Amino acid sequence: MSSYDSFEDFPAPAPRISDLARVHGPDYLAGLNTEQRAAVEATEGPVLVLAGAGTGKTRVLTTRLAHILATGRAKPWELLVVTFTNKAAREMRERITAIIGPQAEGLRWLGTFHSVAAQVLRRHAELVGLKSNFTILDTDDQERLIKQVLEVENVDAKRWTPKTLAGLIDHWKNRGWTPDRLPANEGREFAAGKGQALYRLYQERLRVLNACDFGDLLLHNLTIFMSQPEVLAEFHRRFRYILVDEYQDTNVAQYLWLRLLGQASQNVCCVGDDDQSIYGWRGAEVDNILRFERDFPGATVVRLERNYRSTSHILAAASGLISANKGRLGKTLWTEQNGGEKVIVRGVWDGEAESRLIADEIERAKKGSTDKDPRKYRDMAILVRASFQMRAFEERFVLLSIPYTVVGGPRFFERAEIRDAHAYLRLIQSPDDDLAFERIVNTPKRGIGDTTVQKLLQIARLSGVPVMTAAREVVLTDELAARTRTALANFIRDLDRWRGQAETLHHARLTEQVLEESGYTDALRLDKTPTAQTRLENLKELVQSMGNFDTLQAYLEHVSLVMDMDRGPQADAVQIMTLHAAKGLEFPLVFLPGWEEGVFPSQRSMDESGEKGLEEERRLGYVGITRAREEARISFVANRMVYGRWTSQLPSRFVDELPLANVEASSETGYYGGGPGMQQQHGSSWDATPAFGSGYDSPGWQRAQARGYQGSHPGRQQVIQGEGRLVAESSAASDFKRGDRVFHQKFGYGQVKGVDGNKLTVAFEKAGDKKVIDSFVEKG
DNA sequence: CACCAAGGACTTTTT
DNA sequence: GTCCTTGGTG
Repeated sequence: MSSYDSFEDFPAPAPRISDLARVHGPDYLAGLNTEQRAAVEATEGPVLVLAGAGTGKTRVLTTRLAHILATGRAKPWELLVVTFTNKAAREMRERITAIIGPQAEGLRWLGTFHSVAAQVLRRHAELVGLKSNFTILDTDDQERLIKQVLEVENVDAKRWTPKTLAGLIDHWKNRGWTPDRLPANEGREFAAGKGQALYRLYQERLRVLNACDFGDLLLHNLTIFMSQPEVLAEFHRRFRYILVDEYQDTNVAQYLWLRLLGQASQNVCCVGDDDQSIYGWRGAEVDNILRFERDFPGATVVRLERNYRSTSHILAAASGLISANKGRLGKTLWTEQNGGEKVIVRGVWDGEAESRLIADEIERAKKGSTDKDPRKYRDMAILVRASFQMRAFEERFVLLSIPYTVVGGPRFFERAEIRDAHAYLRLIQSPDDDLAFERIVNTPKRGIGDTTVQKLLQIARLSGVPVMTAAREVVLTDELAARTRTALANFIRDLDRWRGQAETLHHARLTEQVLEESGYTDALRLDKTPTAQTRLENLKELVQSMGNFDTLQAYLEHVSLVMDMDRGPQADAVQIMTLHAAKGLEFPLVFLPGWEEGVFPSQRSMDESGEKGLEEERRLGYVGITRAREEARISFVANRMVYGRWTSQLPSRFVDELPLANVEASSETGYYGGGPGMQQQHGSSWDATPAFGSGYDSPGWQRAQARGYQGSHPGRQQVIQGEGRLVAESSAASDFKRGDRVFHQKFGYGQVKGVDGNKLTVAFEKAGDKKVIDSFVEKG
């Protein structure tokens, strides 16, 4: 009992019902629709809230919390509130604070699954053979550790890669399987049946290092809850209400965790949307949400079906697409925003044409027109299936000076230089951190090579001591060459000195000093590449961000669980991101390029997960379309460069599944598109496409054409070209004026004599007379 | 031990 | 096409 005292050690006073009622009254319920209100007020027993896209899910969650608190059903620290991402947790906390005020600080158990599980584990680490100050390894550390295990076991690490095993182990942990609970047939195919043994060895190594990986946080919780009923009972008393966001994304381990914690009170409220489950590839089980009513008998099920985000055409297009999925709980979303534009779909010639088209439309939307208000760049987003699709857009935007930001990408704390700096700090804090030692013993290069490191590792392993200890002993012998020995001794001496200073020096200052004295920053300064420049800046940013934490320990704890950092205020820029990254966001105008078989739906998804994979891809499409408030534009190409190879593409089956009543072909399609009659262009970048038109005769393209998605004008486009290379491009004939020198694919150079709508009158030097043209004009 | 060339991989992404 | 790892050579 006493070990839980500190649970109540929250900074804010407990909210008093009277205060809440006085300050907020019944106000917080105002403005909710009937269903939302039902979800908020169902405070007894299990509740499943099926919240369709844009139906006010977060609002319901936060209001429900406020309601439970305001009606005195629980104290803030008696609520368990779990989300998947730090961002979601942060947002939730902010929004609750807005309703209930500073008492929200008492919400001690609001966080991600992993951060809450880490808190639980710190209390009871000894029950699974860890100390409460265990370190949390990220995927990088994890893979290096697995690599070592493979080496020790003489497994051919080329045939059986650490990555593969890491993936397997992760999969097992997601399913709640410890080495002991692993089904006999699992891991058979890895390293001639050694999978299970390797898993066991890896867990053993983790325990010795007093470390755990992300999967362990939950898995150890499960082990504790299942083997120690009195510990579980404590948490049953603790958590009177449980709230779960994005329930459709929970994996088996998380599901078991929730069920164990919720079985006593039954006050489990899960919010989610089975149609937006897009993380199956990392262990999410849509099944969890599909069978909620069986798991929690007597559950109240509330469907939020009124969408406040999108127009009816957008909603209907998305609903039509998702209706092709089987095994849904089923919802009928509706909106009062009738009309609006239909979803525009079109087929274009290749990836270049696609980015050209979208960039042009962005420029046009930015400018506005007589019937449309100008849009801000930030109100437009391009949502792609895979990041390789982003490059075409970036190149185009750079060319046209359209501001853009790529959302996602490699994250701050995962960058090599940041991880290096952390490794120094970790090693200063705990000399036994072997993984940190290995990472930086020769970073920057100080003459301690692979051979030496391997030797140290071997000695450490043989005598069962940390590598640092082994190194200390080795420098006293003559086992190493004199030069190596000196380098290693200096390294150890430096670390000891920094460790001594750590007690008095602020950790931000210490970091600065370590980076300087280790030669790390010097090495970067000598490197004149732009990358090195960025890295130096990142390190500066790191030192700055450390100032927000009281102790080094607090800082390190933060970065291991919170792998993101608040980016500064968003500039006005077009947002480019993957469909996955777009979840939870919305934009007035959304572009959905690359709807081609194999790209989207992704071939790999279908190969690896068959029908299930295809359905998840379809949900991804649903998520994509429902991000749009006012306009959604889907496109697909005939030819696409993938990893340096030209491939001919077929329109995605999802294109066929869109309800015709809610989609239309763009009136300008022909401007960019290549119809079946398109001719091969010489002297342009098109020369490089060997796959000319091959897809056009296919049933897929014929269906697309029948739906009107293909341009009726065969292959018109306008290009500005210089030195044989594409340097810029015009979007319309109106970009030309009388007197401009132009180049035409067929007629050569000429001068513009007149502009009329989309037609130019040009006097060509070679042809010797004036021609009216509407295509293939390039500024010369 | 450091450097360079060749070979292979390469969805999605959180914690 | 690009990035990263690995293997060979100086």
